[in-house]
Amino acid sequence: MIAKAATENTSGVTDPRLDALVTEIIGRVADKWTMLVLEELEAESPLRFTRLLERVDGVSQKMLTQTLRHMERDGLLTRKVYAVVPPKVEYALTPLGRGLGEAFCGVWRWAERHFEEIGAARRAFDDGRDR
Amino acid sequence: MIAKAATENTSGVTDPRLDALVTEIIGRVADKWTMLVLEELEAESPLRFTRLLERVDGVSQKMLTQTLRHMERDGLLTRKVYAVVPPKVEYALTPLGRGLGEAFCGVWRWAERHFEEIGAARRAFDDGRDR
DNA sequence: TTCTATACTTACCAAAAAGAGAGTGAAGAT
DNA sequence: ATCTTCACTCTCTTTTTGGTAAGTATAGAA
Repeated sequence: MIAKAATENTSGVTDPRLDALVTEIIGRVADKWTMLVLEELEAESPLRFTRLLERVDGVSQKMLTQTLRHMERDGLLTRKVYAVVPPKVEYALTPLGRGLGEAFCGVWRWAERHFEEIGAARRAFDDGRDR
Repeated sequence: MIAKAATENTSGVTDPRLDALVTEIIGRVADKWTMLVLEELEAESPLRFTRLLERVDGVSQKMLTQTLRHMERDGLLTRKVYAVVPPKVEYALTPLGRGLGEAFCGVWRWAERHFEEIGAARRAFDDGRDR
């Protein structure tokens, strides 16, 4: 097994707690809005709340706030509040966040390289279903 | 921007349709059960339905069936039905599925390398919230 | 004849996630 | 005096998700 290999200790047994933790982190981090916010902040950083709202296509205020809070909590980005009126808040990636962006790059590129293949597979599957 | 770079054409503009498609594929593929099934099939392939049910911790029959169907439709795995009684069905990764597993490997390793950092960030964040 | 094994499908229900929309607060412009 | 801006927060409703449990089909064992 490729993915799991790195969690194995010398006896070849994976630690279920580490496994669960990593799975939890991946589950958290591999979500739609997190990925899209990550992408926008990789392109330009820092960005203000409203800028992100405009750029992350389809995100609601609520989901953006929630996503940003989670990412802040996980140390993926920093939130800088300026004590001005109207309020101004800037979000910027941390090195940790940038690292995640790079790791995701592999999946992104896989999807780019294979989306035609996936499309074909889907058409073939749906075709077979009908008949 | 790192991740998005590969979708840019010569004018430096990303195609929104390709973007949306890739985002959709990633959203589909980056789900908890898909990742865990991928992992089990990377470790051993082919596997029967009941084997997977036992190995993928916490998955229900319904979710496993659903996940396997989605993955089959996307061309990530093959489903081989034997005309015997009681039924026998074997699932195996396709090269496409194996490629995805490898791509995810980067994220998996990122999570492994940084889970302590994330834990520390969370504790710091939660600490600040209380006071 | 009844039981078991296998790989599902279907129906129902509860819980969780997400969307919509209104409300907030205070400085500065009109 | 009213309006606008920004970054939310809060409530209400709808949608989606996922779990549970029952049903199905059939060959061979007991």
